[in-house]
Amino acid sequence: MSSSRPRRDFPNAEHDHSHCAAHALGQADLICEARGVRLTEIRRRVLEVIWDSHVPIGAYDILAKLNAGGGRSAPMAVYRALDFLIENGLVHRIDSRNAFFGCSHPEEPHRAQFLICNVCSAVAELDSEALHETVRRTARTKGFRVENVVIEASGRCPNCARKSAP
Amino acid sequence: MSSSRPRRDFPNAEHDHSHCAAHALGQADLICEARGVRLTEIRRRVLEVIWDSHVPIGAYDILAKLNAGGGRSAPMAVYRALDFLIENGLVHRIDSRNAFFGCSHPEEPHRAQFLICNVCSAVAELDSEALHETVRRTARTKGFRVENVVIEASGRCPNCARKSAP
DNA sequence: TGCGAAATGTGATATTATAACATACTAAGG
DNA sequence: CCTTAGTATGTTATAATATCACATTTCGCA
Repeated sequence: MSSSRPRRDFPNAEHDHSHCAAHALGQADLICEARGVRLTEIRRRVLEVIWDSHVPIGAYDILAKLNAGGGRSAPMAVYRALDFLIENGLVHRIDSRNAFFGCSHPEEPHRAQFLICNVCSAVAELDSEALHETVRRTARTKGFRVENVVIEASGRCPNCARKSAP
Repeated sequence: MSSSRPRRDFPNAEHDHSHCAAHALGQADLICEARGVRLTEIRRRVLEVIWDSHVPIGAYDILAKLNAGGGRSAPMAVYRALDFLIENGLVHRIDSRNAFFGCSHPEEPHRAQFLICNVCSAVAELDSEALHETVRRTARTKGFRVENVVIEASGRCPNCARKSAP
């Protein structure tokens, strides 16, 4: 009832992002291998595009990036890849933005909450079981049986908060 | 740091819904009057349609109901009315469903969280400042300054939970 | 009454997502 | 190897959600 277990903070501007992306792709390979599911070409490319940054990206922006090199994929291809990636915990959907971004610790299933910067759009993922449990418990007092919880906070990330009114 | 202040629970099937709706409309009149804003014809009709039930309704479904009697309104009219109603706290938007529903206690501004039944779609509004504060505080530990919080839990409402696996 | 702001009308279009059906690929058993 | 059943992808169309831009009307008030 107390463990707030953050796994990834807001990255600073100078971090080596290619490392994040490479690591995520490597993890995805391992996870899919372990689970006996296939990280096919298009699924992998969608995941790569998503990991181009720490900013959530819309399905049609993913599509545009896929097709930037002359590709001819259709929206369905992207949505199907996203379905797969989400189902396997490799990607999260941000409901309040209709956008997608890469899960930073997909190796185990988890309840995630999101912090979304209104200035730079960066997202950090919390993983507070306590928070989740608090919602569940509060709901329970109304006789409501929780199956899924969406928690998305928007505001200023540390980097952007520093630059504006402190 | 402890007050969970629920204002409306899940209504049971037999409740006199015309009362809910009438009360909400009356409240809306009073609130707009007090604030010096205008609850115009179309805004009022949109609010009425929303209060036809305790189930969140999509913008185009609102439009269809408005036009059911031979009306000729366009989507913009509905979205503009919704903007007004949301801005004035009379209606909430459920991000995870792209749908709207009537606020049950609009007389004062508040942070709301939602419980959404996956079976019957009924929504109950929590108003737990504690929950909101927990999110804010947790975010703060990451240096994140919260401006807005979305909390939407889906699951089984008491009525539907009773009918299925107990 | 007439002015300026607010509200609404109108038509086009942007954005997000899914349906339906055809084709191609893959893995596993015979 | 070959078939085959299931999985994945291609393709076209369309549904569902939301906004832009500009014209017109209405309202409160000087």
